[in-house]
Amino acid sequence: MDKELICEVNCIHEEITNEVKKEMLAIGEIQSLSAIFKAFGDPTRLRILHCLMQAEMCVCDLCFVLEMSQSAVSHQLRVLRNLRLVKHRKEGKNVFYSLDDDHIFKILAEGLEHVRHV
Amino acid sequence: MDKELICEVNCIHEEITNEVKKEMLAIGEIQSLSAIFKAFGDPTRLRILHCLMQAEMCVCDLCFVLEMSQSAVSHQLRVLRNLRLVKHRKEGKNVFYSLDDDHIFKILAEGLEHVRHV
DNA sequence: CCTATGCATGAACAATCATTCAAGTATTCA
DNA sequence: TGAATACTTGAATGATTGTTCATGCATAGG
Repeated sequence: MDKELICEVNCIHEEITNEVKKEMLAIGEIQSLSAIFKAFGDPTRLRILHCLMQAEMCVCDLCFVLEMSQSAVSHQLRVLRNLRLVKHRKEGKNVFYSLDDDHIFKILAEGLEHVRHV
Repeated sequence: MDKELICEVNCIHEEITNEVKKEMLAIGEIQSLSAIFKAFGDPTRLRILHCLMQAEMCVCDLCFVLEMSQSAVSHQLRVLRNLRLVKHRKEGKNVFYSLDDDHIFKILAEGLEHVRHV
């Protein structure tokens, strides 16, 4: 970012901006948080997560329910896995996926609430 | 999507898949929801929203706090506005932005919780 | 062993998106 | 009324990302 181009404003409300600046999130926090929300921001992944809100499921079942190729499902599962949004468990030939923790559930549920009555 | 390419699985757990299929979200719901999360999924927008969690602020103040050009801030604010994640109020030459409703606050807060202790 | 099944992954392409530059509108103040 | 301020917006570009195709790996069953 080029500091020269940054708004050299006269209108700053100092009391507010000072307070807000104190609470600024660390770069790491911002990046983790945006990575998570970005993962939620894809229709396919969202549908996968919504399935997993209801039950632990194997990849095959997900393909069937979502009517998608297993490659596509698997790729998205990897993204979710890397971000620790889902966990997996191997049982014979199958791999079973479920939501990683309760925060994930709550964020999704809160989002659905918002969408449903606005 | 090409139905021919879709996993013709033998391993379906019918009890589970039937239940999950019943609860499937409508296309509209999925799209609204993913649009919202996608908006959260950008570091710049997230920083803007986090500022607005703390106080109503004018565009200039946001530029100052975030050290960004006012064009960039304004563009992101438009995205947030269109999705009704923030609302605005005009006062003289300034436009003041704030979070649109409490769900937005909760989703952000829940996300932060998740990031902070995992 | 050998084959079939369930799943993961690399590469490539198309589409989406954030940022910047430049210009435009609207309000205030002198 | 004219200039300055606060903000918006369109167009262009460069980067990121989702999906597909093709292949690879591991386990189960015969």
